[in-house]
Amino acid sequence: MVKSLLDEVMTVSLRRGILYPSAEIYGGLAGFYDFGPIGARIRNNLIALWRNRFIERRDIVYEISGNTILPSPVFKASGHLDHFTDPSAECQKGHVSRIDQLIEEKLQIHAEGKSNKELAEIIAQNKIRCPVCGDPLGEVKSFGLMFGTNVGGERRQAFLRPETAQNIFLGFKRVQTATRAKLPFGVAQIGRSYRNEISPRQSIVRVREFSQMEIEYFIDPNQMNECPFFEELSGIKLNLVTQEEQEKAAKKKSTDYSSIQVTVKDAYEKKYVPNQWMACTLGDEVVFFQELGIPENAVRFRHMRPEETPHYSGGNFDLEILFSFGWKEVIGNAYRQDHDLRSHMNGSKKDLSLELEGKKIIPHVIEPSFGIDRMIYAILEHTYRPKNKSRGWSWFQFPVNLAPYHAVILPLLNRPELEEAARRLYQQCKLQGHSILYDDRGRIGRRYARADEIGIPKAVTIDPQTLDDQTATIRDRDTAQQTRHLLSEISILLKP
RNA sequence: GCGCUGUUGGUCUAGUGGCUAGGACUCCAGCCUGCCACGCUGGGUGCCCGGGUUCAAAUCCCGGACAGCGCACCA
Repeated sequence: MVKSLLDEVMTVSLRRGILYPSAEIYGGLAGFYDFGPIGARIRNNLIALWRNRFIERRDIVYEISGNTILPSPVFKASGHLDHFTDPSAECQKGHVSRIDQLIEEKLQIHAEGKSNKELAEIIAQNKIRCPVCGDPLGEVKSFGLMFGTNVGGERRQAFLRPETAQNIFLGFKRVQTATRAKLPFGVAQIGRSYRNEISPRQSIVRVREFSQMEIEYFIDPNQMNECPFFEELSGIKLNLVTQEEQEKAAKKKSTDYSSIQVTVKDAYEKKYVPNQWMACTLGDEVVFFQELGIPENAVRFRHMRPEETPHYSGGNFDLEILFSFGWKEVIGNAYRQDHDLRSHMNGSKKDLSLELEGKKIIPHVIEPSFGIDRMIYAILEHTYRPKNKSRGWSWFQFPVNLAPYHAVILPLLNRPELEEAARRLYQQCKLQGHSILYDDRGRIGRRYARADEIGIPKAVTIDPQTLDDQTATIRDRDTAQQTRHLLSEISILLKP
């Protein structure tokens, strides 16, 4: 039997503690995964790289950390309560049916976007019954894609946030006054979000609890084409799937899109993207994905078709990654204009505008939203190296900054003096700030294999010669070649 | 959510209505060992869950959970 890449990656992930189903000993829960000791390290490293690139390296981005439970009015204002739902009805036997879908199927009419009342009338007029058992259908209700809960003694209705973004808009005024930030500036957040997906799929690519890294860039609407990063990023090449290309493919009933390659500069100047800020946002992401070890031809931006985006969108561009099961969204880049702040102004009756040169303005928003779990899975697939003739085991070619450990330290033989020297080097490297693993169990070949399997880039072996001349060998994961160095130089050589 | 297929130690798997469910690798202990999971000995862990049929179920039936795929969904 030929195993799929997903099977292979998941097998290693389970065996080596990268990730596994949540509550596995109780049979698991669909759409929920835990990260194990190795996966958690990779995840932490990914977050650190992101934080470094998008927050620390820039002076204008502020990170907050918001709660995952938010009161119901937030989602009334954001539109999630009204739109983030599927109309459903239950028959007496308890079969739940998607009503809009059922109507479209039975009557061949367009039902999407109709209210529950309208749908109920159509059901009654056409005597539509439960497709499973034929019983009459009950009341049409909205099956929310948000997880709901109740808070406190008064059972106040609340929801688990379906995106991290809302906290940023809610705290916008606080953040701005506290930091005295001037436009343009960004507010970032890393955290968990929850969506009660109908059918989770493909390992951690579509799950019900997931993590996001998001930035809302707040920009003076008159300065959408004055991005401070433009010069730095203008030469970056973007693979772009245009709307025209998608229309062309749709005529051939195909979703096999080809992309064009344009620089950030051209994307802006030739108006492939709505503004300079969007062009730069996409360029930034290309550079970031290069750092993660994902090949350039497996990354593309798809200009979302109008029917895929909300009415207030000024243009959305999904960063898609080519997985073994096709292209999937990993980052959503949205030009949300002033919709969110305006909605919360209406909902909360609070003024969220800023004063600029004596005039009140509502900033426009560019929102890149990174899916952490999907990125991790993308990294796993794209850095996975199956076993072959020259190496009898599979391994991950993680970039050093993502690898769970910088190096593993191995005494070649089980002799006290070798172990002592190895332990000393281990402590020394740790003091230098390296994440290091120590392994003295089993034969040396197995230890190399174990280290490769979780993508540790270097293996330092202490052998009898070490005791004579204070040198040790460094084995490179990618080439399996060994070089000998002075112990005193090893820590520096392990630096990423 | 619907449909198809599947679920046997940590991983991969063999298997039949009936003796203590077999193997490989991993793992653990010990010995050996001067470098790529491939030296020796010993050891541990398993039939997804719940019902039913049967003298007897890991095996047959029903239901459920979970997974992969297709459809749908993914403001």
